[in-house]
Amino acid sequence: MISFEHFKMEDGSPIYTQIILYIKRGIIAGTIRDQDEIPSRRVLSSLLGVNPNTVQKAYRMLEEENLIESRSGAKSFMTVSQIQVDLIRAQLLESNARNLITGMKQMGISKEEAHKLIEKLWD
Amino acid sequence: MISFEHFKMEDGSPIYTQIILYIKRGIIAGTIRDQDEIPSRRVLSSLLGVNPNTVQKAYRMLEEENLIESRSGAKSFMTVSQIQVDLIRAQLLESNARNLITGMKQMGISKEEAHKLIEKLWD
Amino acid sequence: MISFEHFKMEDGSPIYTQIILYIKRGIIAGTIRDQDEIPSRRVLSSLLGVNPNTVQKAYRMLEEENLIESRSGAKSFMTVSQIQVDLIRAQLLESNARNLITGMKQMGISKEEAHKLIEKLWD
Amino acid sequence: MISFEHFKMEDGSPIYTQIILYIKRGIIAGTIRDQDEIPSRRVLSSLLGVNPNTVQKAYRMLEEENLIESRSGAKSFMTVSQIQVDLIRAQLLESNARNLITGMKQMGISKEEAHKLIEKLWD
DNA sequence: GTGGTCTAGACCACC
DNA sequence: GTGGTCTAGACCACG
Repeated sequence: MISFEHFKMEDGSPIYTQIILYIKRGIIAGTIRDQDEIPSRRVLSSLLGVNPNTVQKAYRMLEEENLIESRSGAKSFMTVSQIQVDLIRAQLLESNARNLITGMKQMGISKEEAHKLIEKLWD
Repeated sequence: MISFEHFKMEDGSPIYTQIILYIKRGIIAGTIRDQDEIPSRRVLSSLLGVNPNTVQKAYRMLEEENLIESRSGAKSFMTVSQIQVDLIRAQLLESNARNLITGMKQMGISKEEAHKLIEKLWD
Repeated sequence: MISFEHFKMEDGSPIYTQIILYIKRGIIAGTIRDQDEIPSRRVLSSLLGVNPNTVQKAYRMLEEENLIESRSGAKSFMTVSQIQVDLIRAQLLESNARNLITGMKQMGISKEEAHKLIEKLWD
Repeated sequence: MISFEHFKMEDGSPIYTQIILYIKRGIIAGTIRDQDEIPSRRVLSSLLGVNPNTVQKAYRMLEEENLIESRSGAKSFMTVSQIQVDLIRAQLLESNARNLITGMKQMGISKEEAHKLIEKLWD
């Protein structure tokens, strides 16, 4: 059963995308693996204090990406191939870094300053 | 008159926030300065191809932050004190870097890998 | 659900300010309380015969004063602390009385005459 | 020549209405009388620091109420009959008092409290 | 159904 | 021409 203990809701971005992102990042980190069971919509929605529809939407979109599979009964599982991991990893890493880079550039911050800033704020 | 030549619309976030962010980043970069004239909502809206109200919303929110001064019938100007610049700079830099850091951490990426990635993608 | 049955539109001042003022006065009067549900913009706009956007503007400004809490898709509620009540009460009472006083003074009306006039017109 | 030394611009209501109101209150107070000369648009606009058009608009509306008369040359004069004074007095006094009363009532303030408040704030 | 955003365009007060 | 307000109504994300 995959865990949501490190999940923290932010506002600004929709909750369902936050759920999707949390799961994808877990996949990349290796904390969420192929065949892991995922909590039911009801369980997760009460755990996160959000509407069941919100969870359902996140799950549906992950299903459409073939990252979740519903099997007999109510249980659902992750279905993650190595190819998918690599793809998601590449996508997320790049988009994450690009966000920083374009922002820093628009603010006139040099690469060196950016490195320093990360060094300072990283834990 | 402040320039919007480098403004690029993305989707995902509201247009008015993109305008606000563009201006704030310009302030930090030093390309937008105190007492600079800002384009009228008509001018900017036609320039960006958006509705005048969208521009107005961005301007009004900047006015609420005391970054813009506008009077009915007259041109509008930036009113940016050094204190504001410093504050905005700190806020934007930190949030920008934090986004990267928390994302990378959740993905199990080490600080060193993050630095490498930025090095690779910068430029 | 807070009621707008006593709301009367005047002209001269923007509708959205009239809505704001009506709600603030209701807070002071105690007829609008913390956690009261507020009508949706659709409901109120059709009730008052104004555009939904006009209602939304009033609501948004009240939200910026932390008097309303709203989340997308959910109902909105008043969030009124006693401190806020006291503050608004002081502000509105004083401005209301000052308007009369400065007007009367400019017209050369004495305090006693003003009292008499109010006595005559009250009810 | 009628004096504008006690004129104070507020924001919230249009400037031209403030000018009109100032003159009407002066009429009631007796400080502005029939046949008094009024400053030219140019003079008053520079005195108040507003646009000549704004002054012109105020004057035009007062002319439409037959309170101002343009005579030979550029000079204009007040033309105020006792009937007009009485009418304006009644209108302004009542509207001024009614504003306070309806406001106070909506805030759940009793007549006695209103009297006390005026007593406290009057000079 | 609810709020958030956006378009398209109008009128007004003011400069 | 400029900002402030408003109408009329649309689409979307969300619950």
